[in-house]
Amino acid sequence: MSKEALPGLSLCNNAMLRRATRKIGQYYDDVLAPSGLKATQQGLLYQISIGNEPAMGAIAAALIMDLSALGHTLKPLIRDSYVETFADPADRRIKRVRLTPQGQVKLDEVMKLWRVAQQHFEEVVGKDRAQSLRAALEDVSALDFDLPPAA
Amino acid sequence: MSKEALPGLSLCNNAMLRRATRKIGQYYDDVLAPSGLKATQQGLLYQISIGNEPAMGAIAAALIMDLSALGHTLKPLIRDSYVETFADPADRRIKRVRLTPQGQVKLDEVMKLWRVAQQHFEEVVGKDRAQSLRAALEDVSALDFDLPPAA
DNA sequence: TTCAATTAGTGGCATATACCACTTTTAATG
DNA sequence: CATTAAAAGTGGTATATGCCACTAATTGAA
Repeated sequence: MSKEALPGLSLCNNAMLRRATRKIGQYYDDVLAPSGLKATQQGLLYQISIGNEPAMGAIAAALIMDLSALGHTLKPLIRDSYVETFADPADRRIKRVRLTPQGQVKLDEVMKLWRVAQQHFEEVVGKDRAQSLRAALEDVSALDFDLPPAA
Repeated sequence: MSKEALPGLSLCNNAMLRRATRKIGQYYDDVLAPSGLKATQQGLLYQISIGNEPAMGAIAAALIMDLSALGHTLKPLIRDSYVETFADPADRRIKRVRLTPQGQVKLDEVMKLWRVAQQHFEEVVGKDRAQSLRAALEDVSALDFDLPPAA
């Protein structure tokens, strides 16, 4: 009873999202840990692998991530030779990204762990609940939040 | 058609969560920007304000956040004199946290903006959809993901 | 009471992520 | 064609977060 006298943060969409991301992120990170990659890096490598030598801007857009943030996040992966970049010959403003052979090997390795994490997650959460959660997240991610006038 | 030849990341619960968090986080941050606080800081100030001079560990647990991460996150708020800490007299291992008077004023200010952000969010997403999204996030955050055996 | 756990935080290090100012290229326009 | 505007990244700075090793304080057991 002493708890919940005040609304708490469970009403804030953003706070709940962050909290869940910390929780789930720790879980996926734990399972992927043997690979030496974080879940964010696994996701980034995968995103690169399914693109056709994607431009940085394209990756950032797909991940709804700031372009400069992507640049920073890419650095450890370049340093560890999992990823390399090159200027687009047709437009030298554009920098394209691809996996190195080692990066492909590492991705294969980490995806095995990802499948374990993913499957166990769906066992615990339930396949349907996980599915509808992802759908809801996809939906809100696609929405257009214009700045409210009163702000 | 060229798209979606491969599953993409829309199947990964963690990736979708992160992506949505970036998107929504940017929106809330934008609306709260006039206060000079990020949405994470607003959430933290609020969490402190509804507690009874909560211990750091209690805050970290409520936010499902690493204790040391909380310590780091608290630093700018202490530096700006919105928050202060003191040792629990009964157990000097425990450090308690409270808002300063300025912190209370700043919280009142940022909560006005938060209400604007929250309301507009619910207009765009729909009150019911937002509600069920938060409930789903609450649910997964409460689950216990033991490390899967194959990992 | 003494000494081995356990608990609560800290500090260092690394990644994640954003914003801003700036540079380089390209595109657009008169 | 010269100038201006727009597009794509980079680097710096700051917050967000996590892990690990370490310290201090308390608890528990011999």
